[in-house]
Amino acid sequence: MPKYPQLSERAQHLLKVLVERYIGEGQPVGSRALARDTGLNLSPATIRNIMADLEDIGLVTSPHTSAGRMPTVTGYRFFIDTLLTIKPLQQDIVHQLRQELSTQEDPDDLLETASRALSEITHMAGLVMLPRHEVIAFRHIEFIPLSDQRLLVILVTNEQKVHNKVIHTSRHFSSADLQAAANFLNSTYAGKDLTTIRESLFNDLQEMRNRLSQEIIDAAEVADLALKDRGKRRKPFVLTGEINLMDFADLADMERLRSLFEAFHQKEDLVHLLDRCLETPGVKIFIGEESGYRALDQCSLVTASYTLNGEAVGVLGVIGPTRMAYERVIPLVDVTAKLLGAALNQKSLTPS
Amino acid sequence: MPKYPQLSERAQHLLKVLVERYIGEGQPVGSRALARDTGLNLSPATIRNIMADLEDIGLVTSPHTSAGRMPTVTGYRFFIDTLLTIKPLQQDIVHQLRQELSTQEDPDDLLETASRALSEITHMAGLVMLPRHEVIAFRHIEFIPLSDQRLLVILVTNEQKVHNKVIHTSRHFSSADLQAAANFLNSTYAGKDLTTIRESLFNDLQEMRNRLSQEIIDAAEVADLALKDRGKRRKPFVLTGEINLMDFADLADMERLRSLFEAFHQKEDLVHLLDRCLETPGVKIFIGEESGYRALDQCSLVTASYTLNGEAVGVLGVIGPTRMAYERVIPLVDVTAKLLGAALNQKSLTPS
DNA sequence: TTTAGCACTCGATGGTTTCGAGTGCTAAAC
DNA sequence: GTTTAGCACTCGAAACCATCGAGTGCTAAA
Repeated sequence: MPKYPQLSERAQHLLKVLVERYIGEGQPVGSRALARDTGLNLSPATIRNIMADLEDIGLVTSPHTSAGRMPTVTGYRFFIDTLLTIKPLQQDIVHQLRQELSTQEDPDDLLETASRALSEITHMAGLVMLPRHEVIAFRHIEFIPLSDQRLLVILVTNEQKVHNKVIHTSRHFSSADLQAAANFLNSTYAGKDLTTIRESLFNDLQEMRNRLSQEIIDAAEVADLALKDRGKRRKPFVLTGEINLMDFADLADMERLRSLFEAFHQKEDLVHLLDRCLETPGVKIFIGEESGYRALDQCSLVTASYTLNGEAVGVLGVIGPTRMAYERVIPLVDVTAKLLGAALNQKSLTPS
Repeated sequence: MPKYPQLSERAQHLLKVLVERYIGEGQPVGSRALARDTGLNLSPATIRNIMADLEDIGLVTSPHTSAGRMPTVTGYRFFIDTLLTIKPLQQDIVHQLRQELSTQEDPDDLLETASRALSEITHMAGLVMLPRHEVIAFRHIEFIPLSDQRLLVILVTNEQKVHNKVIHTSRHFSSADLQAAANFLNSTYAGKDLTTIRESLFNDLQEMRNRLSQEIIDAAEVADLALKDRGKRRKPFVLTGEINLMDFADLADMERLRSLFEAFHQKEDLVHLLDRCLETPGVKIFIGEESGYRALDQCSLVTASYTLNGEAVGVLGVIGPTRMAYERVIPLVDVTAKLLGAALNQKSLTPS
């Protein structure tokens, strides 16, 4: 939490009103308007003095001499950190959210639904990072023979996901072989971590080679093939409602918008950014350049992490113009994260 | 094939040059420029006369009195149907395409790769409709017990896809039960059509009820649950490179672009349009309003269908501004469709 | 410390002018 | 009877200009 310059009550209040009004209207707000809006009975001239101070400190700027003032990034920051009065989320929205999230069967659909809800409610872009499991535990493997030498491998892990892969084997395996191999793997390795399994498979192979039956060695080989490149990147997050961002005058130029969309597609940067939010619990906000990524310069990102079995495994959030209704977005993101966590926990595959 | 008005050789040639130039420059082309560009030794005045004729027929328009001419939709149509000289696709591009498509393991990746290739080569949007199988044949089913009452069903069909689904059962099934059920289903129904299976499951249930063992009835019930809502819509197509469309001055206004992107997201309309292309073999082109969908008014769509085992199962194509380099896009789409078909056929799961 | 007053700034708006590319038409040339 | 030169005309784009008004900073008075 950065230290803020000492500001008089009055100055703070004025800043608050200014930011609120700027967020509402989208245009620099002048001293006259401010004098009217704020309850204090002050003349425009006085306000101008205070504004000049705020500008010196760096909390507001004016686009040119004869325009009103608008918040700078630090202005927004101060506003959000210390002035913002958060509107509680409307109950019917909470209900609807809970409804939508709890009725999703498929966990992938669940994330999609969450993202879509975020974007639809805010009319901005919704973002849900897929759950990240550092330890992926093996649960069950199944081999289904396709044509000769081709094998469908089905791998169930402790994530809520099932992975299929077609692999090519060096020789033909009979159904019985495969069954035996699967049985061996399932009984030996259930619950173990995927990567350690691969390692031990390798080691075991050496010493097993002469002590054990051919089937088991085969199983090991096939499993090794199957587990290989499991690390292949999955889609890292679900992003919905990008198009909504086209409506905001703040982002209305093609250049900017294109590079924003490009950033969305490229993903890496966003993933980095989101990863940083995993550790911190609660809502985290990046305003404009704070994100450190050029493409997001005009945007703010409001995130919260969600938990699975008590551990923060993913992040979700909303991307929109810097000038957004934080007092509504923040509680929404917060609640959505909690509801998503709850829904996930309910769906989580508890050991049989 | 519509009938076109009789046009002199010269007029046709002029139209051709005009369209080519307009596609290249993007600005209405005037008589002077045309007089220079076309080989014929004609004065601007003469050209103007011819242009007036072409305008009467409806092949060109001018945005205002003192601007050059640009092709109308019918102008483009005529150009494409009878004047276009197609540039053969560069060999290295063919090679690269074949390379990329033939090295994809996963069939989903394959489609994605095709779409991406289309969009990257053309700098427009690439589009690949997923293969449509009217008859989905059952190949293999597998049940994996999760927690009590929860069951992972793995269904392999003759598509190149594997479907997983978690289902909740009314009572607990033992592993043996499940194994028996799977065996029964696999041996009884292999190769049959999914929907007919569901029907016969229902019918069989009635008469089996007292004649057969409990397991089989259970199997039928579980299978019924599993097959239920298999009709759930999958993602109908892969679309890549939409962002490229932001670069075209022709589409540069937000309103228009937004509704275009919205159409992409909504999907139904596009699917309809693409479906219409399934029957016709070869390359099919929709220019501007020809598509019948408002959002595509300023765009052209170049499509070709691809085949699997000799049957047209899907459509791919490119979406871009009406003013696109048809002579390059057409062969690209054509070849890509063929290569994708070839790659798919190679990957196709032949019966074991 | 606050405020009234005033000169000043600067974007936005709208009108006017100019420029040039291009047209249509007519009358002459081929 | 085509083709072309010539010419008047149109219309958008760009440049320029004046006006307006919202808003500022500063100074001096309350």
